[in-house]
Amino acid sequence: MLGDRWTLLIVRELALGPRRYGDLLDALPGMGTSLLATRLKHLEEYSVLRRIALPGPGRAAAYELTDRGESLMPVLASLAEWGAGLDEPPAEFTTRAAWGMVAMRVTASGEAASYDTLTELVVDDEAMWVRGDGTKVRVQLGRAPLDPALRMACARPTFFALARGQTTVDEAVESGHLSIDGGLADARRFFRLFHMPGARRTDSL
Amino acid sequence: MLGDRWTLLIVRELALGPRRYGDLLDALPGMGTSLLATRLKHLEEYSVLRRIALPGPGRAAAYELTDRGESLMPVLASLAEWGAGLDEPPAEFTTRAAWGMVAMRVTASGEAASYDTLTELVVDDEAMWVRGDGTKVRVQLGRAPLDPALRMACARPTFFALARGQTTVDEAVESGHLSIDGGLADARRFFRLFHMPGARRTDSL
DNA sequence: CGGCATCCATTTTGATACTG
DNA sequence: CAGTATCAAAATGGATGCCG
Repeated sequence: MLGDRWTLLIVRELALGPRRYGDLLDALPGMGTSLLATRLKHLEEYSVLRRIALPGPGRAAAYELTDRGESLMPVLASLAEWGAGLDEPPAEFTTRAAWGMVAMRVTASGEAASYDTLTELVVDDEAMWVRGDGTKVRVQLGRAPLDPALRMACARPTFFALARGQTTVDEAVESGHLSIDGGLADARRFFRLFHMPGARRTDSL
Repeated sequence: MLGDRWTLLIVRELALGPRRYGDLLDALPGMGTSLLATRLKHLEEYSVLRRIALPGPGRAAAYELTDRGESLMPVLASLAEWGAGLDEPPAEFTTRAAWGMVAMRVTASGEAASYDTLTELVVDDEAMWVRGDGTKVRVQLGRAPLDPALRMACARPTFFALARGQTTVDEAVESGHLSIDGGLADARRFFRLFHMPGARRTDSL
């Protein structure tokens, strides 16, 4: 059910909220459009995801994880944990900030649910926003729906250094790598609650 | 590194100890022999497995998980857990007892390491043996190397019913589905310490 | 023989054109 | 923009060959 090529990658993309067909195509470079249609159909048959009508004008179609699909988060978590433990950086592989965010989300402790500051994070050209509702965390791709209480922007290496705990928020701000619009304390808290698993590398920034 | 077809299936096979090339081919029906060689080479490059010379006469070659490969057990565990949670039995998929044993191993609690009874389990034509050494459990395919203190034999449905906790050892023995050579208490302990994750189905035996 | 490399007929896939 | 149709290129399964 999950072993076919692309399948878990689609699940990973949907881990940060619903996505439209075209978005998925963009997020999965190299994947053919007809193959995406096939995989989506299979995953829908298996009740891993469902088609939904996006709210707002146009009622655009999108795909969203079902509960069964959400229950795959531990799978993504264990894979993220394994990948984070590799000593050698996978140079030949690309790394997107959103993937790091997925890793942060799926391995975040329950305590992260208490992070109720609407936070927007822009890494290069990738925007994400995060907010806990007390019960669970919501992490989503795109700009924050409302005016965020905390807004951070940085480049990808800085994001990963922060996510892996190799740099502190204070250091990153001082060096000018991280710009913060909002409370510094919230920013510190964000990277304390959400962090990538098993980071071990000591690459320089 | 892991997403290519067959890759995680190879890891699963090696989860129950070293296997030789031909054994892997038999365990992976449908996989071409040249493709197996390719995958093994890649996994060796990535230090997920290594070639070893099997002890004994002939010093036959075999493949064994490295520490990095062993650290993939949580990935197998999360996948097993997910699969076990499916309501609908995957009728179109085959299920081997060894795969159930992998699920039992990877999700067993640390307490299972204290299971120091050399136990042989024969399910249809698949033999496996288990023993904890106090620190960790060893689960391996094949006949037990020494005379086991506990020997159990049953058919696949019985094994899965026991593994999922839908049947008790006592019931299975009484109904003649499970034969035990050794201590009944050990058998009960075995299925208490090792059990499949999140079993929910209530199929009849 | 077991452990692979080679070769080839199919199947799967990626890229692109196309349609509602 | 969402998805289908099409086609060439790549991956694969199976048979076969090689080699210690």
